[in-house]
Amino acid sequence: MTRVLVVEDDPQLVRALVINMQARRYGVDAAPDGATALRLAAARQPDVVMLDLGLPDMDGVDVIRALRGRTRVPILVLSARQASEEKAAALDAGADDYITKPFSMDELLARLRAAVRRTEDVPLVPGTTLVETDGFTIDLLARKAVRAGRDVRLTPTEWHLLEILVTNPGRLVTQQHLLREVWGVSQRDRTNYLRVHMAQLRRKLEADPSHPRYLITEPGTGYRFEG
Amino acid sequence: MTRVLVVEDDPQLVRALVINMQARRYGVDAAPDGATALRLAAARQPDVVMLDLGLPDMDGVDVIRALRGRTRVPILVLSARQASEEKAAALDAGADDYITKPFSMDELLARLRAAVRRTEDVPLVPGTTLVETDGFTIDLLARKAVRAGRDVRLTPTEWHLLEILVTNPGRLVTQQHLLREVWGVSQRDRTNYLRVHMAQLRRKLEADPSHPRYLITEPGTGYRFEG
DNA sequence: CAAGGGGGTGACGAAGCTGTGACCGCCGAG
DNA sequence: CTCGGCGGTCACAGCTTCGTCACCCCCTTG
Repeated sequence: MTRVLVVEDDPQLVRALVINMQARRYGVDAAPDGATALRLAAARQPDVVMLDLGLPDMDGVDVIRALRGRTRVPILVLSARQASEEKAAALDAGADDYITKPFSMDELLARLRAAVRRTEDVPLVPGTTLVETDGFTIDLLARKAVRAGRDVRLTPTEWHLLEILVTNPGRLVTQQHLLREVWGVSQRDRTNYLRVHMAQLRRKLEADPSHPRYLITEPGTGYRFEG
Repeated sequence: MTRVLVVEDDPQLVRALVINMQARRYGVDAAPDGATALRLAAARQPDVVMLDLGLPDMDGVDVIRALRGRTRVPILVLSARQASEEKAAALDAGADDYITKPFSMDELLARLRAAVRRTEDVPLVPGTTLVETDGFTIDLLARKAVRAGRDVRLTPTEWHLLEILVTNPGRLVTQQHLLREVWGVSQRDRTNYLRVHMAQLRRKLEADPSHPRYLITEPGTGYRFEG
């Protein structure tokens, strides 16, 4: 069943959406504000987020950024604002679609189907929970890193970075991708974040941090984990 | 460079789109009707298709279906029709977005960026990810080159060049095409870029760089990868 | 309130990448 | 044969990017 998270503060509209989507066999959660939305997004792992930009507690674009910092779930924005700058800001923050109110339920559902269809095409990589190298061991499930028999403490940012690299063994991961996944930014001019935190990771995991064996730099493009 | 195929029969609108997109460094092809669009989509392998539903020769939804039969390239529909049934039909046929005329250029470009961004994360071509020769192996997905068991380090420019040649095995790729793709220039007087970087590629990949076996020069016209 | 950790910022030397021009060899035309 | 066009090779300078460090702010904790 496809799970949808509806983020909307107008209870009447929520009701209409929930009824229509449940009738089409979607599983629906609803959040009336940004804080609840972020919590529910983490807890329920929805397949799509439907987000009203006019929330009582947070700016809608900030909600998009916060979501994009953690997940790639499709985000459909609902908004009464028609200005093209608003649309561009939301889309560039990471939204997948922007629908202006009032909208027809048919159109909304069609756009929802289109968003879901896109993610279905992408087969998820079957997850191995344990990643071992000669130098260290990463347990993705337990969220634990061990090096030379000792537990290594990793900060949330470090872990997030490492997780992405390690789940794509041997593959080059672009700077852009890492920035979007970990920091939710799409700007190319923040690669210093990457440099600093990659250095930190190497210091904690590599035997010789200045000559890394597992966390490899690909100049100008990104990083790569070699298993 | 991101390649966009514009399918639109109104020459004035085509002109406006082409100017705006070229200014933002997109590579643009244009087709005035459905038949041309399908031909160009096959020939040029665009990264995005921008499709007007009101074409002189075919129904727009049929064009979407025909495209979807061959490729998963993002399709942005432009249309003067506002009816939600039209939108639902186009989206369900496989379109990724539906924009009603008149639209603002800002919004269009933002939706274009959103569509392109989605595909960047998901490297397509799941089938032909590995290119092998007697001398070396190229893994397009992992972005990795191996020769004689050793990883070969390629710079972004070298990789870009190689990728284009390797994805057109046996085919001649013109100097103009390579220059446009890698450097975004259309001048023919910059072939020295090609010479230098092709030499570099041969040095890294060929057993005997001065007598290349895989990266072949076609004097006066371009280069060719022989598999 | 102080201490400490996490994370962003800016500076700086080092390393890597890329365009440029000089030079050479090849080859066909005159 | 000479010449000119084309392509390959090389060294180098300028720029960009990288790793590292010191420093700051902010938040949490006690």
